[in-house]
Amino acid sequence: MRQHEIAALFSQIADLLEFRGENPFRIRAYRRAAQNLESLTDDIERMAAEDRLQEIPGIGQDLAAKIREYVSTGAIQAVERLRREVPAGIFELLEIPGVGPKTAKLLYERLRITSVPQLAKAARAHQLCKLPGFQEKKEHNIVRGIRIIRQGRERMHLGAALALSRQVIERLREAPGVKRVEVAGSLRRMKETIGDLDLLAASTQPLRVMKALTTAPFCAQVLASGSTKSSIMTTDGVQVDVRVVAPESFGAAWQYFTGSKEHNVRLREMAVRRGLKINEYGVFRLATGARVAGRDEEDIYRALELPWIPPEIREDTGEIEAAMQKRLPRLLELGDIKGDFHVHTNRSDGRHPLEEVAQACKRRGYQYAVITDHSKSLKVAGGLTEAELRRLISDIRALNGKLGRFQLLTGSEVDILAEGRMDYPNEMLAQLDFVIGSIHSGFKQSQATITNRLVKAIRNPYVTMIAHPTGRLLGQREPYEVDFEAVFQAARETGTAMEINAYPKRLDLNDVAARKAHEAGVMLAVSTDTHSLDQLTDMAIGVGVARRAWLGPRDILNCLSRDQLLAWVRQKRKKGTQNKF
DNA sequence: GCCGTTTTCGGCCCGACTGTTTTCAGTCG
Repeated sequence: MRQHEIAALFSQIADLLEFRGENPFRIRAYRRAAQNLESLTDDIERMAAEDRLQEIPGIGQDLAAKIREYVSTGAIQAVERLRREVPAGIFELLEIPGVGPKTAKLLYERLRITSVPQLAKAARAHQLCKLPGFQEKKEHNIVRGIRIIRQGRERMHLGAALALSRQVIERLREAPGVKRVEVAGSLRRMKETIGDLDLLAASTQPLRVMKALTTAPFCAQVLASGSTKSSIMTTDGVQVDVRVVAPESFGAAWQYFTGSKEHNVRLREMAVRRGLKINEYGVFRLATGARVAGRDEEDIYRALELPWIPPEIREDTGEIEAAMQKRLPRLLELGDIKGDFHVHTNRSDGRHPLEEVAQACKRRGYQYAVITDHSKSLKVAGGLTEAELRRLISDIRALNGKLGRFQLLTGSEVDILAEGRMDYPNEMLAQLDFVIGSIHSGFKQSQATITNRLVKAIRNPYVTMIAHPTGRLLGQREPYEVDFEAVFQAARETGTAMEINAYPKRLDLNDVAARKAHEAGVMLAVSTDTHSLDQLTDMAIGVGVARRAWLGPRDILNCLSRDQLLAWVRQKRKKGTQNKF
């Protein structure tokens, strides 16, 4: 966890240096280091102790020393020094769209402005117009920028972003001359939250596309509108950026606008070393200007002698090195998924009856689905008594006779109680095909207590999988404190799966933790936690998280056939009941 | 501040839009 603290400090150094107008490459070095620390899966303190910090990309002698300083003293002197030199309120000014370091510095030096309210007041009094390089328009834009941040530009979760993207794409496809419209940016990379929506269109008549966007019913405000690029604010307060290119440049532009920025910078550096230049229009020879690629994304990578890299892992966290060595993993695909482990019905807090749920899962082409209603203690969710659970089991068996090749499996999402005991006795759990262990209470417990609860549940021979292992709800509830190392070790030893919960507000485990779990030898699973049938399609979102975690079909429990799965469950039960762990 | 199939020094990705400018700086992605 400490690497996040250090990453935050490095980002802050970058901001402070930027305000002071320092060498932009030095600033970039801090930002790149911060980003690489965020996605680090090794323990930073151990790396510091073993003198391996410079193995982290972007960490050289100087930054390694700063990390060691933080690990041993809990602070970095350079940060403290910079903070003393820069007024604290400056950071909130930099949050305003259109205000960068130069403007912030000007506002501070000429008008002593160090906060958003002060800036708003100065704008109302038309004091900004008196500044060099300022006129009415720029003052107006700052007022608009302040309004935007006051409305709170929250990041959307993936589900909302996908829904909005479908709406915008449909609108753009109606424009005359449009050949193709695709999602780019962080949504294509399936990041768990999305700031702005980025879309790319191929068209011979770009202005028609821009017009379709700026006159759409969901467009509340046009932020910028040029001949190939426009930005709007939707009625829901989401910024949508659309870029239009000619069809022969589509691949290059798609690659470029998918990012990540760090990934692209690396590719462009590689290109320059080969005497090539990459931009959104194609790949060009530096010497002659001749174009060597551009129409398809694959061609951009081929020009650098790389295989195509899947968007979800384009984060400069090792994918370029893996591609050069031809050892990119074959990533999980939706079609690899043979069943869903986490599905509720109206017997507890789901919306639909058992039979409808079964039919909906069957229609998705699965081999199986596990019905996992809540256990008795979770009263708010209508948790099942043991009698009710036994009835559900017999109803499932009866229904299976009518379902053909697709079969339901019996299961339960069983609460892990405050002291780590399961909410049903083992005799009850033994009747089920598949048991989920979940924490739904005591979120504020200490890390040691929560970790003990989880490890105790994992060591129960009947618990097949731990659901949403950190309990977070994006934008609503912080994850509870978990010692991943201890939990993953127990999971590996016992053969217990960790869930990647595909509900867009959960995505729990997240990409970084799931990658860490896999590296620790843990089996993962992707399941939807469906409470309403439309949520079954969230599986695609969970698959996106698994792909971001570099996982392939062999790493995911629900890529097993039904028989293989049941054998896997039996193996843990056998080992556990013989006290092998 | 990092980094090396040009290099241990001198590079470091590239372009669109805006506003205020008659040629460009600032911001953004």
